[in-house]
Amino acid sequence: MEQGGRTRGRYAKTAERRAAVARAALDIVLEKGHGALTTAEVASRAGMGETTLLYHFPSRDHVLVAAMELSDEEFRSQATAQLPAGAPLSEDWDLGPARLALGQDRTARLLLALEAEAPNPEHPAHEYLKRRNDGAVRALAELVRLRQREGRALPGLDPLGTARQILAAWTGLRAQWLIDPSFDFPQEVAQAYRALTGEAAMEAKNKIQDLITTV
Amino acid sequence: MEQGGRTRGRYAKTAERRAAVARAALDIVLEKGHGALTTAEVASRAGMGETTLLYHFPSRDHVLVAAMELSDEEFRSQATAQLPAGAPLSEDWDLGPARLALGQDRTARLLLALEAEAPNPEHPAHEYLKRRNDGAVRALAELVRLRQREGRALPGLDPLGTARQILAAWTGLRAQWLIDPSFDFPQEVAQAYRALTGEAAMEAKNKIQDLITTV
DNA sequence: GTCTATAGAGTGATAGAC
DNA sequence: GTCTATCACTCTATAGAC
Repeated sequence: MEQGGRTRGRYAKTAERRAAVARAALDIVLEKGHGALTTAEVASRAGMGETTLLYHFPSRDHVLVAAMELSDEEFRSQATAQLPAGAPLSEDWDLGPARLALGQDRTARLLLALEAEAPNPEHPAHEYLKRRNDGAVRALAELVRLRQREGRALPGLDPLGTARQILAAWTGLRAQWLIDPSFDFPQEVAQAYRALTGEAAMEAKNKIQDLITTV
Repeated sequence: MEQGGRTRGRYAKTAERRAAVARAALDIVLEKGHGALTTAEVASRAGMGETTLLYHFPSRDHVLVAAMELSDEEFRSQATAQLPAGAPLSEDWDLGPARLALGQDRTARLLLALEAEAPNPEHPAHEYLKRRNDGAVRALAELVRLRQREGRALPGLDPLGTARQILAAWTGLRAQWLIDPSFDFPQEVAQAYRALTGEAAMEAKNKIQDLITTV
């Protein structure tokens, strides 16, 4: 991170090493879950000694964050590949990622574990998740503003607050579902999204306006 | 647990020991956070050897769950003491606990950590949090039904689903707030609650009905 | 059934030599 | 950049006393 930019190529090995570690770590997480990840196995899979790994990543938690970052990148490329290129905020946006996320409970659990440690500012997950949440909230707020312009979301809503609430419902429902999958997760997320944006109220309002203009 | 009920009083010591451990564990959590809790320190504070502790609680995680359970009990007695006795689902219910919870970030973090491990059915937090979520959802669903009867929540809502969404928004917003306290947590929770129950829509609907009857 | 002592494996993390 | 100790902590025995 800090030394990535100087004399271009001299310290290229470090970048390679870090990438190899992230790759190996994510593989282990996907195979056995983050709880079963040991620094020893990551090191051996990435072709280095354990202490060498600890030189590049000061702790096991740093390795887990690197794995999560790699997972995010892969998820993004999958998701954008699946959606029409120019329309990241299309109709399918609401449900698409929710369905996609269903198959990935290993990474979902890793994310949950990082969220649990992120309140500690010393922890490597802190800055990472701050950025991550911030980005998600920003994107969702933009979506809310779009829906407001379309007349499908209540105009009085604070886009940022609503975005926070949508993200919260999403992650909270996922946490509940991981503990007890006794309900339809994507359907419940979609429901919460509709309620939080006031979509039903706007539909009613539009109907009333239609009625009035016909009178 | 299994042998707690037979011959009444002969094995009373076990209950005492377990209570002492829970007390010591919760104290440590409140003082230094759950990450700093070691079985050795819990044992010494509870006045027993480490292996004795491990006889009553098979693992560190079991101790943490016991601490969380004790915290829940204390929270409940505080909350019910603060609210009017006969009205657990009163007006203040919405905001009261949210404000109360603000000061307790140590236990909030412990809860978050347990939620992260609870997806694993082998983990002691699994059954505990299943019960806990179930109870919270049930209570919230009852509140939603009450508000529906009062005409303050949309009658078409599924009370159980709405309850899940409210709980999700609550825990999700708390997780966001713990990472980055850049917004008003209780206010955002109240906002989400109003939106998810459709309170604004019902207020509008009642106004319209008043208008119609006056015409 | 309850409690303690001891020993050791497995893991994460640190300091210091090469 | 790499590796060799070395340490702290959790957890699993085992063996036995009250």
